[in-house]
Amino acid sequence: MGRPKQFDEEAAVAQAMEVFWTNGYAGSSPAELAEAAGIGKGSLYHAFGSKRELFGRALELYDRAGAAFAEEFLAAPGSTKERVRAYLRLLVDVDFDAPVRRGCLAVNTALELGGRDEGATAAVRRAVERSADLLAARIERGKLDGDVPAAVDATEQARFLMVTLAGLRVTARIFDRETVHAAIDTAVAHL
Amino acid sequence: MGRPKQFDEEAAVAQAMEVFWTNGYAGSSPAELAEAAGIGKGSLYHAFGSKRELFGRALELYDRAGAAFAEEFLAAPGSTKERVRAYLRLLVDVDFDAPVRRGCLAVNTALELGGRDEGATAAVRRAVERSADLLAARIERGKLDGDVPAAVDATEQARFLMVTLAGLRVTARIFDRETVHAAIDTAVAHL
DNA sequence: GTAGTTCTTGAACCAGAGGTCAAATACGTG
DNA sequence: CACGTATTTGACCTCTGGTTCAAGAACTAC
Repeated sequence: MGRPKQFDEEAAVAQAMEVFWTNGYAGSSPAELAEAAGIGKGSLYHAFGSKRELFGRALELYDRAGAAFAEEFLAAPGSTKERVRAYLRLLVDVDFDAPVRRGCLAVNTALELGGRDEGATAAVRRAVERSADLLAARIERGKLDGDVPAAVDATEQARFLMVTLAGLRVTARIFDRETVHAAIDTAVAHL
Repeated sequence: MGRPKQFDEEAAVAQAMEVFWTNGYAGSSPAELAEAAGIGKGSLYHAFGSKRELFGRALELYDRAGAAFAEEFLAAPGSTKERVRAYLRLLVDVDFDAPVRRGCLAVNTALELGGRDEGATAAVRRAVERSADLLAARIERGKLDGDVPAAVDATEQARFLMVTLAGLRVTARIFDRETVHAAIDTAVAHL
């Protein structure tokens, strides 16, 4: 039945994610997206319907991949404070080491589409909540490990860390690595 | 000499600032900018040269106005913690009360142009540093007032507050007022 | 009034955006 | 092999963006 798909849809979404991440939603043209995926514009529209829907898929992928990574990274050996500090540093360092500073797709999207596009807003909110939950779980574990004072409100701290993380991503776009690292140290000192 | 200007240049910049603030740099068309300023497109180009130059003027105005406001607000009576908390709350509340959530022009610009446009990046950096200096000065005063422990590093805390503020601006785009207020309380608790 | 200068304006320009479509292509089935 | 179906493609369409420009309008100096 019918001609078989000549490309992997998930791979195309992954490529699209890179483009959106680098250039933003409005800044990514169908032509670029199609070229990055190695297919024609027509195929892209046939497979995904619209640029907006493709973006939705890209956001979803970003969320899943990010959460999987965070879960694994936070579980590695070390104290809570050490792990959280390493996590924050890694995220900004990846950006500093990259050829082009693109920040975080979720943060970028929050600013570009937050409040204007209901679906995108909700998707970003879900992604942030998911990461906050992972951090909260890690802090709770820290309490069991005797790492973190029992009086600490894990959820509150986790949410605040997500706010801080967003701020770090923004700051990393305009300041240098040392400045951002210093801010991270201040942030985790409070834990 | 020649026909007199029929509009106030500074007022036009102020209107442009509003448009850029609401729609972003790329999202603001010359047509919109001209209409907001109440002049023709040609006049706009005659007076400002290009969209980019007009944006530079708008950023400059935003910086000046923001710094003037912060200076006055932080100097009002109250403890350091109270004033800083009120400052952060005011900034996000203005956004929540506005018909459309537009965040902070400096943060928006950091994300949209940071790393891509050298001039814009530097302008935002200057604006952030200026605000950080005002906060640091307020914290130093707090030390004199006996408000803030003498051991606190005012510069470090001020920089961290700016990171937090950026994060709050991002968060305010996707979460509700209560969530953001809670984050502010967590932030100032550390002071 | 004429000249010279500066400002204003809408029309016009080109490039690129987002999206559609008819034709061509590759499969399974009878 | 003919046929129905699903996919691919680049040409094509319309709309808007950022910018330029020629013409006119308002002023000063002579």
